Amino acid sequence: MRLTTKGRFAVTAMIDVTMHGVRGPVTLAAISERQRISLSYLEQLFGKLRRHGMVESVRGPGGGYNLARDAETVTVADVILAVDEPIDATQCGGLENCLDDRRCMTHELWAGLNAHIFNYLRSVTLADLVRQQRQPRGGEHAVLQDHRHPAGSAASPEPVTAA
Amino acid sequence: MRLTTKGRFAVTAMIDVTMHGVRGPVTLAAISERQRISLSYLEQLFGKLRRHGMVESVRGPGGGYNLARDAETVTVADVILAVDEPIDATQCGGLENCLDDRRCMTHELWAGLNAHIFNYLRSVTLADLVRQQRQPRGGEHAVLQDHRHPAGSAASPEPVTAA
DNA sequence: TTTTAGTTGACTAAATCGTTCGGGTATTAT
DNA sequence: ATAATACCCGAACGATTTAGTCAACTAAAA
Repeated sequence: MRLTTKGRFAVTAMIDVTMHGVRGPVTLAAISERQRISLSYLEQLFGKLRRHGMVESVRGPGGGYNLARDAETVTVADVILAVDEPIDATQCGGLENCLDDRRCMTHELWAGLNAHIFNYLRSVTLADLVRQQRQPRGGEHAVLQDHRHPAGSAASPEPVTAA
Repeated sequence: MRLTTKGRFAVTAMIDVTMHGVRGPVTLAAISERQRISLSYLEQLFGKLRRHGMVESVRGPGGGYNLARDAETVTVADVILAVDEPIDATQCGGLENCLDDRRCMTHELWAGLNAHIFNYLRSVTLADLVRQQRQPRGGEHAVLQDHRHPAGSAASPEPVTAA
């Protein structure tokens, strides 16, 4: 699981499609203007999203993109994996005998972290994000309350936003 | 919060220091050989780790690197932020008037996701990972049992490992 | 049939990743 | 002192990724 700006662009665009797609398809030009993402970059992203079954295209005037599945069933992990096909970070290619005769540390290590992050991203749907988006935003970060987790052991005062 | 292989290398190296640093400093050459990471790349990474107060260096023969803090207090987030200084993905530079007059979607959106991932990575310490590493590895992924979370809503059959 | 809008592919500049090289400087051992 | 060790620094490199551009094409609607 890799987390880059590319996947964020894709999720943002998919949210736009979800929010503005209630009446008919959404054009990439409209997404480009609303979200300030280059039209040609959106073309690349939506090519992958379409090939991965995330969206359907309608050609011709009045055309654009629709969600191929219900927003409740499309997860953030789906979108990210569609545009940001993951490379494994174990540098042993998934083999077991990567370092000497025992398996390398990286193997088990990142498998656990990846699994956690992946499971979280898989638990958040586009519908969740749209709901969150429509809220007139309450206090600080009351977003996605059902996915609470244990607080960090070290209470570091670093800012969380834009990290 | 960006997640690339660079941060993974750094965490792997820090685990190596933690595990092998019980008696004296650990040389980069040893880490390089054990973890199969280029020595010069390690030098770059440890330069940043040192400047961020993660490790202390001892020069000369018998020198190397020691943890600057106790392994119980060094989190994965600390290490990743040290080497992989994050760029904000909001393309508005943290400003509020990024899109038209209302704040752009990306802003609030990724703040929430970032916060969750960041909080998780901040809840895992080097000591946790070393403990996990020393275990003779039980079943599938019984790693880090205290940090359980709700299962994903969509039970997709995709493999989680090496994602 | 002309216009709209998606589809595809090639192509680019910039950044990042991981690496290599070549020099330094501080510390220890001889 | 001198040599060996090991950190320190910076430049450069190829490969990949990022983000964007452009041009030609196809399907559908007006």
